[in-house]
Amino acid sequence: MAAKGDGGGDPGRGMDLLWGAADRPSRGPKPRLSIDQITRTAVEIADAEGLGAVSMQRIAATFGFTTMSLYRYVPGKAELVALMVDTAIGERPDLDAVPGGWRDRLAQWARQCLRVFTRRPWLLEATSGHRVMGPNELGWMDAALAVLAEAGFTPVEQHDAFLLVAGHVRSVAQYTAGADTLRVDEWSAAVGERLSRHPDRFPAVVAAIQGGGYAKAADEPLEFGLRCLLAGLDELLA
Amino acid sequence: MAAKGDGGGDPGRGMDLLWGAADRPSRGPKPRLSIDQITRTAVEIADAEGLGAVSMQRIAATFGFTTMSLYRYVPGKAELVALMVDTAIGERPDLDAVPGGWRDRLAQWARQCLRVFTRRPWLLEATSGHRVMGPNELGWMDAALAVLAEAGFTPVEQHDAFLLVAGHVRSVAQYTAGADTLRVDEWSAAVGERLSRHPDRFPAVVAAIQGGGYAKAADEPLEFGLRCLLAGLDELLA
DNA sequence: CAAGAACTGTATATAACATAAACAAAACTG
DNA sequence: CAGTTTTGTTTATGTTATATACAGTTCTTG
Repeated sequence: MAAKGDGGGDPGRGMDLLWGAADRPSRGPKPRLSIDQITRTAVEIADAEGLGAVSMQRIAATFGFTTMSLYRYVPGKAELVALMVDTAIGERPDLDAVPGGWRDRLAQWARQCLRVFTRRPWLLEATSGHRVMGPNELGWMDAALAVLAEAGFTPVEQHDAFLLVAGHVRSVAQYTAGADTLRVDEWSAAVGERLSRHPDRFPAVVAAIQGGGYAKAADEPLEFGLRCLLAGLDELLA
Repeated sequence: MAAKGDGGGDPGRGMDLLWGAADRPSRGPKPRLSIDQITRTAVEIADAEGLGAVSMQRIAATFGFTTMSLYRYVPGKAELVALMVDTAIGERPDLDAVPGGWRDRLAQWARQCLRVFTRRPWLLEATSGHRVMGPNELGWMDAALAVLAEAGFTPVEQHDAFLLVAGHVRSVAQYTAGADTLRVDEWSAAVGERLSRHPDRFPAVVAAIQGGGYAKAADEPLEFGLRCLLAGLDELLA
């Protein structure tokens, strides 16, 4: 068992860290590092160079420590990434001050959530797959569920609606994150070349591209989706 | 430049493979393998044991070949994964026979797409991040865009709506895929334990759980989202 | 206050990974 | 038939995560 992503393992360990149930032992030498420090450094590396640049060696080297020293603070890399995620997501948003009804509050939630993902594109990679939710992430969820509950949705509906909105935000974030790396123009050109060789195989795509369906402002897709979602949710409420 | 995920590189190489522009040379010995064979085997491994089990060594060993032999057929692992994705996604769905209007056709698209992701959860991992779309994937997109175009949406709206629906499918797939691995009950229990220690910090989550917001059938979230989305889109059309 | 237990950080080692480079055999082409 | 091209192998490199054993440090306990 080495290298990456095995998946099997005690989920409790990571959660203890995430939820801060660590009681400092009083025997040995004073630790010269801390989970917080390590996590913050890892986040900085990810911010600057992406999640791929985050390795145990790299983090340790930043402190001038050996790689293995980190394992005194973190059971493994998966747990560290979980910590990074919860740290990077940050405090839950405060939606109480948002003027308007529940629709405006939920839209605001989505916008702020998108901003988090946009600022740190590596969060998309880091949060794909099933994970243990940290307190911050659960806080974000709580904020959204509170809005939905107040609006009058049933618990099941609250959950479904949350999944819907959060999924949309992720989706937009993924779309726009890629648009930074690979210009949409390049993509259109590259695909367009192949497309022109198979003219009748993807007629709708060709038509949409020629109709200008791929040039738009950054947060246009987010707002479009929100309009649809909120309208649909509203209708369901009545 | 070694190990995983560097990201930089000529996107053209992979696309040549994806879009099947390979002309067989007639000089050397007959190749005893083929891209198709390699891709299919890789998909089988991923189907059986997940994407993490797919390594060049593993694939080569299946044929009784050396690891490096694969590099005569594929420029690198990233390109192979791209091939796997397009193979695994499969042929575009035929929506012409779907009775009803554009809403029913789009819903059918979403259901079939979800089935693909459900059957092969590793597709979620493999398709996160920005990629070059293969012909099959573009076919799926074309199918959806065609429905939206026929319904009367503008090219920009077509694209936004596609992103919205596809994102929802992904979101649901991710949710249910995790539910297989980690039972929802376990999750509720694990989180619930922590939750009970912070009773007033996540009131909405607690209320939703106690209201039964987390016990539901597998494709319930998909249908819920579709109802909202389609209603919203319909409203926008008018 | 001394002995020992517990903890920290290190050194060393392992296994898995992707992939580069050089080479031998094979097959077609002139 | 000689030469060129291509295949598959061999060998080697660099990067991962992480297990294990150890040396030094600090508190607790007799």
